[in-house]
Amino acid sequence: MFSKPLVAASLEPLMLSLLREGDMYGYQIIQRIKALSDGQIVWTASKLYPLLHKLEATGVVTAVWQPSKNGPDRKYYRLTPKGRQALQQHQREWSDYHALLAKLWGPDLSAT
Amino acid sequence: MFSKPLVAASLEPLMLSLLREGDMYGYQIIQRIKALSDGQIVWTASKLYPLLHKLEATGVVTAVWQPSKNGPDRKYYRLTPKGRQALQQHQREWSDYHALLAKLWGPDLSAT
DNA sequence: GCTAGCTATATCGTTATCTGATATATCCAA
DNA sequence: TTGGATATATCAGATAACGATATAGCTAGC
Repeated sequence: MFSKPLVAASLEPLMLSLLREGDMYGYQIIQRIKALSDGQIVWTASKLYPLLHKLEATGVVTAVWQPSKNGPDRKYYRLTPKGRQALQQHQREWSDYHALLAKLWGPDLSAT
Repeated sequence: MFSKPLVAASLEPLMLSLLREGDMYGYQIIQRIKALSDGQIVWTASKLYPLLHKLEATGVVTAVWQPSKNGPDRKYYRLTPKGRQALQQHQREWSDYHALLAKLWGPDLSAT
């Protein structure tokens, strides 16, 4: 289990990287991140949807409703070009932060 | 400049790693992290002291007042054994998170 | 045709967190 | 004696986080 601040810091970048795999709807995203992290990362709806709405409002993703045969309609989210840029910026930021920690913590950090 | 959530997530681990260098007082810590990060990380007093107090309350650091010849007294903080453990745990958590991102983002992440 | 459970999105209201502004005080130089 | 650097500390308004709750479609079993 990751600490609360780390989970908060990782929410948006992880979300964007998931959407790079292709269009996804909220419920699916929750299952996907759980599977990818072997159950280590568990997102809840109240954490997910506000972020998706914000990303949509800022033009980082677009959303389209699609009917489903086995349940309620689904809202599919798609990364926009701006979203890809945002992801790259998150990745750059992450790299920079990692470099800083490596500087402070020594080379053993890279040995992951 | 790091994003707000990332700054929040990094505050405690960075603080502990700074204190591993030796005893430090608050004002000094602010200068030190700024210098180490080449001005990228700028902590404020209102961010710093609440955390230091919390770390002291949980036994992660101890504090002693020391007189100063060129200004007000200084409160020096020292990492306890429990603090070193906490730092190691942060480092482990960081490694795990880094591994997860590497899995999602590809090998280019390690090339920092 | 009822109900239980899964699927699916969404928001509310309380709690927690964050941080700019402010307070207090010492020292030194102009 | 005024201003700036040093030094710690807290408050109060703003922001963010999230468990609980609402709504609703679909399917299976009875």
